[in-house]
Formats: sequence, C-alpha cells, structure tokens
Amino acid sequence: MYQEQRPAYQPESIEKKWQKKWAEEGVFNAQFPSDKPKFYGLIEFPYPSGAGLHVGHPRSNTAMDIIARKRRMEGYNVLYPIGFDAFGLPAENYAIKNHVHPAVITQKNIVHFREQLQKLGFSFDYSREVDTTDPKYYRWTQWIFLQLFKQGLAYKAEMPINWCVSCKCGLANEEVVGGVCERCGGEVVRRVKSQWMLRITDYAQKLLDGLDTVDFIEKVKVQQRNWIGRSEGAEVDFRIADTNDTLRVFTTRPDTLFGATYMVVSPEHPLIDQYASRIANVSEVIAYREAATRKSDFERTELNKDKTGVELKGLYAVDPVNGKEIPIWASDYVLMSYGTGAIMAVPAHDARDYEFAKTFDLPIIEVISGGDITQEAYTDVQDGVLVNSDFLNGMRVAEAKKTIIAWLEELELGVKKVNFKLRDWVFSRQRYWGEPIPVVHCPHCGVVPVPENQLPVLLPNVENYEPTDNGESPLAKMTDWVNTVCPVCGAPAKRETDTMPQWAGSSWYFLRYCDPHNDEAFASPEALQYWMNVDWYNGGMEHTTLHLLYSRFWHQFLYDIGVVPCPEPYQKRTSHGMILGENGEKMSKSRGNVITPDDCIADIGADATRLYEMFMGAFDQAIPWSTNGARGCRRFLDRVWRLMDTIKEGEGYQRALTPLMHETIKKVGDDYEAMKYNTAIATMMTLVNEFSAAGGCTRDELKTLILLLSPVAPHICEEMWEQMGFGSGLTFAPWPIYDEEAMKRSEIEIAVQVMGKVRGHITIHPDMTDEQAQKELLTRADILAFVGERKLVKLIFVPGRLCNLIVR
RNA sequence: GUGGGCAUGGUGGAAUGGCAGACACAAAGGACUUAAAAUCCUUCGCUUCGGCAUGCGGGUUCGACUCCCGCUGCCCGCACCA
Repeated sequence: MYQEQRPAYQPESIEKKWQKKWAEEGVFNAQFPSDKPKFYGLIEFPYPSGAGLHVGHPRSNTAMDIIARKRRMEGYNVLYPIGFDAFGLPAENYAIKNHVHPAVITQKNIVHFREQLQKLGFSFDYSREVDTTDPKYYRWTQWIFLQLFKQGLAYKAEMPINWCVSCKCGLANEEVVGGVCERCGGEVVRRVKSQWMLRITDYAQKLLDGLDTVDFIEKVKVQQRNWIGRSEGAEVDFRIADTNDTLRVFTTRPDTLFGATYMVVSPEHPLIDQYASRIANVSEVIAYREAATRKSDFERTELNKDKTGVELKGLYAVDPVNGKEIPIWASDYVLMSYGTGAIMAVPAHDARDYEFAKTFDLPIIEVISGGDITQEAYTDVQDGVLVNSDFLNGMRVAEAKKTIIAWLEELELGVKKVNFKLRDWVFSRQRYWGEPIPVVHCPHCGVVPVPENQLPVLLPNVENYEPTDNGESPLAKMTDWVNTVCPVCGAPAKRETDTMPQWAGSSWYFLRYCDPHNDEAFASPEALQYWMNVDWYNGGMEHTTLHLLYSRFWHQFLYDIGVVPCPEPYQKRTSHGMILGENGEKMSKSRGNVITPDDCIADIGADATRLYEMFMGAFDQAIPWSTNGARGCRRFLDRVWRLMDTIKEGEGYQRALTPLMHETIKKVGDDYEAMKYNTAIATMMTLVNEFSAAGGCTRDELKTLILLLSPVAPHICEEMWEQMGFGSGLTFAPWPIYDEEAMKRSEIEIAVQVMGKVRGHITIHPDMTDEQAQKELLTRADILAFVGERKLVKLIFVPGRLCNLIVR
C-alpha cells in the first residue's frame, strides 16, 4: 500500500495545537478534594517586568515541570501553580517616567508573561493563578500583618536604618548586599527613621532548628545558618570605677576574663554621653563618633583595614574577676547593633583585640597556654589550658567556660547568653506600589489596627508616584485618603502612609495557591491540610536570605497561631544555576547578550528550547548559552520524529535492545529525580542512536521513549503518541516500569589490566567467577605477552568491570 | 580575612575508588544534490607510537578525575558579630 509521506516535524503548529487542547480540557488543574496522594511542586512566581520572560525562568520552570508531569504519570494529584509577584519598584519607576498607573502597566506585563509561559507548555494550573496586587489577594497579606501586630511581632520604632539614596527608601538588612542596595546597586546610608519592624529575631532559634527537619540543599542551610549567626556566651557586668553604674558586655569567651586588659565601646554607645563630663578628652571622642557616623556602612568596612579608636580618658572599668581597673576605649570596630555595643578586650586571644592592642600599645596578658602571643593572638579553643587565671588555672577552655559562667551567675555579675546576628526586619517602604500597612494613627488611642472586616485597605489613586526627599511615602500627599477616623474612638485620625516591602506578598503565596478563590479565609483549613507543605520548591540562591527566610518566618508564625497545619512551609529546596550569555558573561541589556525564550522558540520551538535548557549542563551550575548547542537539541527531536517512519515489525522490545531499554527507563527516571537532566537526556540520545544503528525501533520501543521524553518535550510527544495511536493523551499515561531481570545481559565485555594498565578486553558471562575468568585469560596470548617472564601473584576481579593482573 | 564550591579536549560537559573524555557543539573529509540547505557516513586530547594526559606537588591503594595532605587560580556566601 502506498504510504503517504509524513510531514517533517513542525513545532509551531504542534505546540499551538496541544497548548490549546490542554487549556480547553484543563488537564493540569489540581483536584480538590481527592483520594489520590498529592504532590505540590513550586517554582518562584515571577515579577512581571516590562522586559518579559528571561531564559532563566524556563530553566527552573521546566525542571519542576518535568517532576510535575512525571508525578501525574505516577498517579499523583499534582499542584503545580503559577502567579505573579507584581508589587515592586520597576513598575513604579516606569509609572513615574511615563505617567501611567503602575496597575495598568503591571496588568499589561502579566498578560505578556502569561502568554510567554503558555508558549513554553508548562503544566501550570492557571485556574489558581494569583496576583499579589489584586485586592482580593493583598487583603490577606494585610490580614497576616494584623495578626503579627496583635501578637506584638510588628512594631514601630525610631532607629537608624539602611536607606537607599537612589530608591529613596528604607531597606531591610537582607536587602543590603555588599554595602549597596540589592535592587539598584545604589549607595546605602544610615538614616534614623521611624519604621515598621517585624520581630523575626523572636524566631531566630526556630528558624535555625527548623533547618534540621527539612531537605534543603546544604548550601542553602549553611547560608541561612550563617545569616542567623547564633553564638553562645555570657553577658558580664563591669562596674565603672567610682560609680554605681555597670558596663555590660557580651563575650563568647568568658573563660578569658582574667586576660581582659581594656574595654571597647561602640562610638554610638550611650556611656559616652552619660559620662561626658568625666571624660577628659570628650571633644576628641565626640569628633571620632561624628566621623564614624558620617561614613556609610560600606565605607566603614572598606576603611577598616586598620584599627582606629580613642580612649575615654578618666573613665575606667573594673574587671569583676580580679578587681583590676582597665581603660575604656571607643572604636568603630565595635558595633552598636550587636550584643551590648561594648566588649571586653582580650588581646592575647582575639585577633581584632590583638591588632588594636598592638596599634595603641596596650598590655597583652596570656591566659590560655599553647600559642605564642608575642607573634599573634592564640584563639584555639580545643587544646588550650588556662593560666594566669586564679581558680581557672589548669582547666581546658570548655571546662573553664562552664566554671566561670556558674561563678558569674552565683555572684550576679553575669549571665549565660545566646546572641544572634539576625536583625529585626525593617518592613516599611516609603513608596507607592505596595500593600498599604493597615493601621491608623489616632491622637488618643495611638496605633490602631484597621478592623479585619474593613480589609483590604485599598491603595488609592494618586497623581504622582514620585518618592519624596524627606522620606515620606507618596501616599502622604493623599489627604482624602490619609484623613480618616479612629476605628476605636471615632476621632479624626490618620492612616499609615508607608507600604509593605516587595517581600510581603511572596511570604505566603504558596498558601493561597491551595485555595485561591476563598473569600472567607486566606485558604480553608481542609485545603491547607491536604496540600501543605510544599513537597519540592526550586528557586534561585539569591533568595536564600531574603524570600526563603522571610517566608519561613511568616509560616512558622502562622503555625504558632494555629492557622497552618505544619511548621515548615517547604519540605525540599533545590536551586538552579544561572544562564550566562553566549560570551560567558552575565546576560544584561547593557552587555547586549540577552537571549529571550521568544527568540529561541521562534528558532527551534518550545520543546527544543526546554530540552536544551535541561541538556546544557549540570542543573545547579552557571552555564553560558550556546545557540548552536540549542540547535543540536532541535536536531535530536527531528530524529525522534523520524523514528515513526522506521517502525519495525514485532511486539515488545528487540532482543538485542531489551537490556538497554530497561537500563534507560531506570537511568532516566533516577536522573530526573536527582535533577540530573543533562545525563537523562544524554541517555535518551544514546537510545535513539542505537535505534538508528539497528535500522529502526519497534512500536513498543518508541512508546517507551515517548513516555520517558514527554516530561521534557511534551508537545512533540503528545503528537507522536496520537499519530502512533497509543491512546488518548499523555498527561496520565502510566510512567514506564523497568525490570531488573531484563537488564541482565548474557555476555559482557570487561577490561583486562596488567599492573593497572588496560591491555585488552575479554567477553564473559556476567556471573563468571574469578577462577573462570583467570582460566579464560590464560588462553589469551595477546594479554600474556604483557605479563612476559613475570609471575602472576594476584588477580583482582571486579565483577562486571575489569580484572587486574598483579605480576612480579 | 573566613566558610563553602569548582578546576577534565577547540567548546558545554560525562564518569557508586575500576576501561577518562559518555552525550552534544564546533571543525575537517566524504555521500546525496545542477547548487545550497537538510540528511546520512567517517575523523576528531597529545604523541617521536614506547607512552603521556583530568590546575600544580606529594601521599594512600592492585587501581585515583574521584580519598588524604600541601600549593595555585577562579567563583559564591559572610565580612571587625566580640
């Protein structure tokens, strides 16, 4: 019979066809309620920027799409949602420049993003899409803020904060990266402002402990642990000589108390003002403080190669362990923001104190033996033994710590103390495009939360989004909106004009996905019970100490007030590497090396784009883009397509290919789970090469290949599935199963080494013993030639791998 | 400074302590074609053909890209945290 020639693989039409079909049938919509086991896969929802999707988005999205699609084939009820983290500065800056409302441009961008995502064929449940700028969404962001406020975890405080000069906006500690603004790279200065703060420090220990219960890649755990920065020690009171006041310090080395030879306070320490009249050189001290304050944090660390400082002349502290009077200095290497803002200096056993003591010629007393303190500070805590320390003499450091803390507590001179580097979260922003903070300032009642039934507090329309130089939000000028009445006493009152940071909406969005259209609650307890926690969350390393930490904090809080069913939001966290430009540099508009998914889809199709992004290299590593490499992936799909024209007769797998088929099923499945997508794809390429070498494949072989490939390249696989008549739709087609028995081969080739060097190969049965192998070897003249006159002393036989002849 | 990671052909990269360079890209040659594209087939680390090769120098081992010690370089995090 005449066979009509099959048209070549044309991704454009195939991809449109299946995307339409998937959308119409809603095949990816998560079911609730359901008796099936659930799988909740999550990727970070994008910020809908004007530039559109970047090739970095599909790397993360495809990786999780592969897992989501595989899980559906394995019988799970899958939730793989998408949404938009749409508040943020770029839209606002665009609005300022072009006089368009940020909401208008945001909605336009969302439409564009959604189209781009759909073109890539991700199996998102679009029916659950969220948008953080939707009042129906931010109503609940505000609700969570009010819960934090009610529990005393949100408070307003006047304090020095990081201020981005260019964004004209306060920043959280986490948003200052390398001394500059995380978003714009602008200069960050200290500025005293009244700010809304969240008490994330109350959760420091829980955030630390929770890490032991989840499956995050180690790098993430380490970074979060470092950021939280727990350290154990003691607070010790030093009396100020000739007064009844004490100077409290934090130290991790109370065992070295006998070695304290001076004290250092931060230049901002209140002690300086308190005793200004007694400090002989007070003007010098004040001048030092002013110089320190003027510097930005960045300058302060930059200039801190050398120690600077000034003595508070006339003021002395009394060492509680021996009554010695020691001088007090002020130096900017002591930070007001950590511990008590004052330290006891033990130059013999602390590198910084050592450097300072050398600079200002202060005494150095050894109290731990084992080092050479004439050369450098001896900071080892393992092997040192206490000396010059009265009742601590002869003890090891660990024992001395315990003993001295007990002694201090007994005499009420100090207490055991745990300190954290983590700071409270500066939560207010002086910008327009964010969630209004739902409180009212009443002259009689103070700060009053907006009643929950009045949420959301809607963002009003303003004329001008421009941030102000005096640090006020643009909302402050909206007098109609600002002037309101106190919900408690009814007196005229004013609304809070600061808004929430970008991180607010993303701190709980994964909860909304569970039940996105609920008007009664942020999500129903039943939906949360079923879906939470997120089984697998993939995202960027850059969010480790921002979004990932913040959202864990909010979630732990929501757990504590009983509104979510589990303490940790994410069970597993993985991270993808960045995609670099073709020249190996970071992709950016200014470098002109940006490649967009749209470009790539137009060139090779969405399936090949997905395939290439997964094939280009190890998933967690940064990789430069290669247009040629991407085209190679398209060629692979062309070859897969043409397999339909070389179908061989017969049921099942070809005999010679049976072990390879089962090995491939195992390898591809295992590699997907381990996110080793590059080797999974390489394995399938090898299989296709074998099909070519065999002159074609059987229907069953092609069927298996399509199933394995479908999570990566779903459109072409659906089309081939249909054309081959394998059934209706791949979404819920069962994932192939391998058979260990069928993987066994009747004979294998192993390498033969003589003294560790490969000298030949033998073909043996895989179960052959070493005696049999040895016998076989003795018949091989080519191998024996390498042995020569030497005597065989040992045969190393590694089943299935090689044998090594040891001769002498 | 400190903690972590990485270093393999012209390129991206493979390799539970067991045949280094899988799978691709690029390049070269050939077939098909009037021609090109596409496709298909070869070759593709270096070599004086003994060997030598996974940044450099040691070590452990029958056997090391893989483990240990010491360097060098690059990347990332933290950065005076008491």
